[in-house]
Amino acid sequence: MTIKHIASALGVSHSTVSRALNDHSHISADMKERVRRTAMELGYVAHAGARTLRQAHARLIGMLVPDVMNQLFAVMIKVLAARCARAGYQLVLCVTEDDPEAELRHVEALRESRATGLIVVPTPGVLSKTALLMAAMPVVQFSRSHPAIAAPSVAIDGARGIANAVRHLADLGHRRIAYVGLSTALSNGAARADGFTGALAQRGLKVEPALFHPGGGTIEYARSTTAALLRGARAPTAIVYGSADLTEGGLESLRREDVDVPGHVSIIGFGDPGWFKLMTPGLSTVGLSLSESAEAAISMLLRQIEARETGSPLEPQTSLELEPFLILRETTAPPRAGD
Amino acid sequence: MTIKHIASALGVSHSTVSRALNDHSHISADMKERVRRTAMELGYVAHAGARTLRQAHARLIGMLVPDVMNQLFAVMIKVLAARCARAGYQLVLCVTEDDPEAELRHVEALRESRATGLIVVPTPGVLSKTALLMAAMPVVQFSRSHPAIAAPSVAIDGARGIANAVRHLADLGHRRIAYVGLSTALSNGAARADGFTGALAQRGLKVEPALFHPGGGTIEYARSTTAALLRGARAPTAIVYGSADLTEGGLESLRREDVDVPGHVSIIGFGDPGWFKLMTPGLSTVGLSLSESAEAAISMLLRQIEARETGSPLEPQTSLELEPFLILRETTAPPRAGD
DNA sequence: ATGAAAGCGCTAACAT
DNA sequence: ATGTTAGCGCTTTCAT
Repeated sequence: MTIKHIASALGVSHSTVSRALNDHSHISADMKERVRRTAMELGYVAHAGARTLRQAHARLIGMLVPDVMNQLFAVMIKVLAARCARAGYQLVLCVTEDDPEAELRHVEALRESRATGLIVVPTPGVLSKTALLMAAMPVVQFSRSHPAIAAPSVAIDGARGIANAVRHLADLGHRRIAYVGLSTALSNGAARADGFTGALAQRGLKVEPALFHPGGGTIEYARSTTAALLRGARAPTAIVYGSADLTEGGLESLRREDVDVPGHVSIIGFGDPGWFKLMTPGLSTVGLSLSESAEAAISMLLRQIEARETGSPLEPQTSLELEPFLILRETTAPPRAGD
Repeated sequence: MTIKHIASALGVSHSTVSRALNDHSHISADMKERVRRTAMELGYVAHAGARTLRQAHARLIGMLVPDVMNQLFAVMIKVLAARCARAGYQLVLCVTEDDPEAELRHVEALRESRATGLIVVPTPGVLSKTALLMAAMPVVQFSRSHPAIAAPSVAIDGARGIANAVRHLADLGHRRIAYVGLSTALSNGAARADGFTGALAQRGLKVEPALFHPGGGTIEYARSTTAALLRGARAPTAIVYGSADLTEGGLESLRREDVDVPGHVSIIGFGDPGWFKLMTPGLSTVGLSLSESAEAAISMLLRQIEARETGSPLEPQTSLELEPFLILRETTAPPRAGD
C-alpha cells in the first residue's frame, strides 16, 4: 500500500496524493477529503523511511541515560516523552549503564536513523568518536557534562546543594561531618565533592580523609561505606549523601544497625523521592527541581533544532545550573553530648 | 557521504561497497578492509531510512506504557532496553498516560516507522483502529490485557497476590478488611478486586461496600480514601492496597494521621520498591517478580519476531501469569482488642 | 569476486 | 489545481 495505489484508485497522480496527505495549500479541499478517505479505506500507512530519504532528518529525538530507575532520569524521560509527543517526535531511549562503548553504539545508531537531536547524560569516559558523531547534531547535556562534548548542559548545582547541607550541620555544632558521594570521575560527582570540602573550609573545618567518600554511585557502596563509618574509631556525628541512590543505601545501613537518628548521627540526603518524607524520622534532604531542569534541557534542545531548521543564527546557548534547596525535616539535630 | 562516494574513492561499484559493509561472503577480506577504512576516514554514516526502504522492517521495537515512574514499568523499560541493545534494536518509548488517543497516535507512528515489534500496556479504552494497526505486527501485552488486542500477554497474577494477603489477615482474626485498589476498568485492577472479594468469601466474610474501593490508581486517591476509611464509623482493622502507588498514598495518609500500625490497623502493600523495607515498621507487602515478567514478555516478543522472519509456523503463544509471594514484615498483627 | 541496473516509497522542482 | 519527472541511499537480482 503506497501513495501510488491510492493515486491509481483515484485516477490522479501520486504527487497529488502526497500533497493532499501533507495538507498542501494548492490541493482542493474536496481532493484532500477523497484522498484521505481512500487512504483510510485501503489501510495506507505512510513509510517514514522513504520520507526521511528525501528530508534531512527523521522525526526522532534520542535520549541517553545511564539508568532509567534513577528518579532524576525517570523524570527527564517522562517530561521529554510528553514534549516529544506534542512536537511530533518519537523518543528513542538508550540506556548506557555508564559504558562508553555502549554509548558509542547508541549514538551511531541514532546518527544512522538521522535522529533530529539528542539529550545525553554523558558517561565519564566519552569516546572521541562519540563526541565527533554528536558534533553533527543538536545536543544538550543533562545532569552531567563532559568537556569533549561541545554542547550546552543543564544540571543541578550540586556544589551549592551539598554546601548548604554541610553549613547547616556545621552551624548546628557538628565538627565531624562525613560525605558519601558520587565518584569524582563524574562532573556532577566532582562538583558535589567540591561543595562539601568548600563548605567545610568555610566553617574552618578540614576534611578528614576517613570521613570523605566520593567513591561510587550504588546503593551497595553507600550501605557498606555507612556501616564502616559508624563502626570507625572516630565516627562522624553527621553524614551527608551525594545522590538519592546513595541516600537509600545509607538508610538501609542505618536501619540495619538500628542507629538512633538524629540522636546518634544526623543525616542529610540528596534528592527527594516521595518516600523520603515517609521515613521515621522524616528525612532532611537536598531538594531538586527535577521537572524544571528537564523542561529547561528540552527547551534548549528544541531551540537548537528550530534554529538549525530556519537557518537562523542561534545565540550561543549558555549552560544552566538549577539551585537546590534544603528541606529540613527530622534527621538533623545538634551533635550528641561529648562530641 | 554515501556508499557511492566510498565506491568512487575506491574505484569500485557501490554495490561492492554495500556488500563489503554488510560482510557479504563473496567479498574478499582485503576489499572489506579497504572499504571499512575509507568509510571510516570519510566519516560515512549509513542511512537507516534508505535501508528500511528495501527491507520489510526497521530495527525498532516500540514500548507503550502509561507511565515511566511506576516501578513495574521502569523495570520493564530497563530490561527491554538491555535486550534491544543486545539484539541490535532501538527502543522507541511511548508514554500513553492511559489516553487511548495518544496510544493510537503512538501506534500509528510506530507503524509508519515500520517498527519490528511492540510491547504494550494497553489503555483501558483501546480504539479499534489501534487494535487494527497492532494486528499488523508482533505484539505482546504486558501487565494488563485488552480483549480487542489479539496478542499474548504477560502479567502478574494479582488476584492470587491479593487473595494471599486477605487470607493472611483473615487468619490473623481480621473481619473488617478494606481494599484500596486499581479501577476495575483495567484488566489487572479487575483481577485484583476479584482476588479480594474471592478470598473474603472463602473465609466466610462478605464485602462491606464501605470498605471496598477499587476506584483509582493515583497516590492522591489512596491518600484520601485511606483518610476517609480511618475516620469512618466502622473503620477497618486492616487495609490491603492494590498497587505500589496506592500503597505509597496510603502510607502518606497513615503517617499524616499518626496512626499506630499494626496496633490500630494492619497494612499490606502491593509491589516492593526498595524503600518499603525501610519504613517503620517494615511494610508487609505482595512481592512481584518484576524482572522475570519483563524478561518473559520480551522473550515472547522476540520469538514472534523470529518466527515471522524465518516464516516458521510459531506455536500459538500462551499468555503467562507470574505468581506473587507474600512478604511479611511488621505491619500485620491480630486486630485490636474489642474488634 | 565484482559490476550494472532496477527499484523500494516518497517529496519537490518544474511543468502545465 | 494537478501531472511529470527526477532523484534521495540503499539492497538485490542478474550478469560477467
